[in-house]
Amino acid sequence: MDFFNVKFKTMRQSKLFPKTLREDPKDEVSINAKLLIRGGFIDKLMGGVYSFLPLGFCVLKKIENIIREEMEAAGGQEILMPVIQPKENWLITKRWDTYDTLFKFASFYSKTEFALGPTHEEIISPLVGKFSLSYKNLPLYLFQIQTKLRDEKRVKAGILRGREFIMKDLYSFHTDEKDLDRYYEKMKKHYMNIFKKCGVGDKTFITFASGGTFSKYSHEFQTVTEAGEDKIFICDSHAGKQNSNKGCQTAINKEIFDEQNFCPVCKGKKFKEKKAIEIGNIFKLKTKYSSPFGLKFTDKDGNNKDVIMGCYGIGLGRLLGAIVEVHHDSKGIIWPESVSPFKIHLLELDRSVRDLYAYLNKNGIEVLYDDRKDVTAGEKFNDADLLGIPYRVIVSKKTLKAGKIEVKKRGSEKPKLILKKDLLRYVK
RNA sequence: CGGACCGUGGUGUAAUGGCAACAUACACGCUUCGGGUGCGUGUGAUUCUGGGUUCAAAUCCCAGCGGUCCGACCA
Repeated sequence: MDFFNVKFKTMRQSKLFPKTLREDPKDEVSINAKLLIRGGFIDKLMGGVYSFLPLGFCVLKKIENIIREEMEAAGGQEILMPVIQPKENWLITKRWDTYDTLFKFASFYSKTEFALGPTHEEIISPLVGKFSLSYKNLPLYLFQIQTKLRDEKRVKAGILRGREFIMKDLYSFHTDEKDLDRYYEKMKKHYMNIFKKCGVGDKTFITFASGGTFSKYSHEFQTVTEAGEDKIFICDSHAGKQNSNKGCQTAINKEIFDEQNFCPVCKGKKFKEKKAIEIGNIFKLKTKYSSPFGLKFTDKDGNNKDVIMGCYGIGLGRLLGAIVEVHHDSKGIIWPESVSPFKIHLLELDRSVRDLYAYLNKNGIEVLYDDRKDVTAGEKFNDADLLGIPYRVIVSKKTLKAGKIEVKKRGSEKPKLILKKDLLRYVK
């Protein structure tokens, strides 16, 4: 459904809000927050609550569309549920008093109490249950991309753990556990596709995590980074993988590892310990929420049975932050092309490059055009490094002498001189 | 929720009991023009809030609010 896609976009940097900052903000330690704030991608309103500014919002939308595309490929239908949720629903699942990060508030007028949604099992279960469900309607997959609110006891690490964050949550509804298992495994693949497309595939592991009271394991998607708040153990055993120089790569969360210090897949005992951030998780809910809400379907024989459920979450802001944590250097961000706000950063130095800007526009290339007049070349270079757009393009006296334009890939050392006609092919 | 540290122009810092200073950003002028060019002029702060001590508080004390980090917690 391409009507959700971000339109192809170009921008003159002289008009872009806001300016970059020269200094790191003093109240942030994490790399993601420092770079994103300095670059003007986000602004901090208070601890754990950030605004997305034009560049950051653009990145967020790119990530959102990668996720949306993959969820639609997984059969998901997109919906949007309310943030304000009735207390009653939370009483039904007995989570009103036990969900310890639940924001609660009362209407000033009626004194009625509400929750601000930290998750949506309490809404989607009765929502689906309003319609008479037959086995013919199942499986059913519904997802949303929406703001979640959690009263975190301690926010931390910039946008990696906040009180307000955007999340994709998909809920699946099945006739039986076997079908849930099938979809659960399918979703693992879709999730890894998303993380690969976002440029963190090779740093992201599907980990065995606690399944709580529902199953022995749930699974988390953990991206290895020093900024992570979790510890994972990656299996480095070579059993059954003689031809590989990598270990078996199965990953286990610390809470599981403490009880069971061998690999659940290859039974090996050799591990590397890494810090990681959980960017996604998937759960087999089974009848945990369908049962209290009376969410049933009618089977072939006319019997009413509890619907079997699964849920699957990805934190978008957290994923964005994790991408920055993985892809940066001392000068700034190095966006993977798939999520970069623009493809080309066109710098105007000692002569007009308006023609080239128009040319790129015409060819549908997303370009940030640094047309600022009162900014020196050095500042433009520094800003380009900070903003991290994949290709930096320059036309100047120097390049014109060779009859060429200069292209530099962010993160690579040497600029290249190429002919203008080769530019489109070069950045493809 | 326990502990530690912190709160000064938009941003980053200085002043530790005695005229709130500097850099940057911003405005104007000149200069420079391939890695934050140099210079001048100007705007901009009730020093987080409230109370206390003192002749005098950004500075010391108390309380609150806010921030970061460590720990606990984390469907």
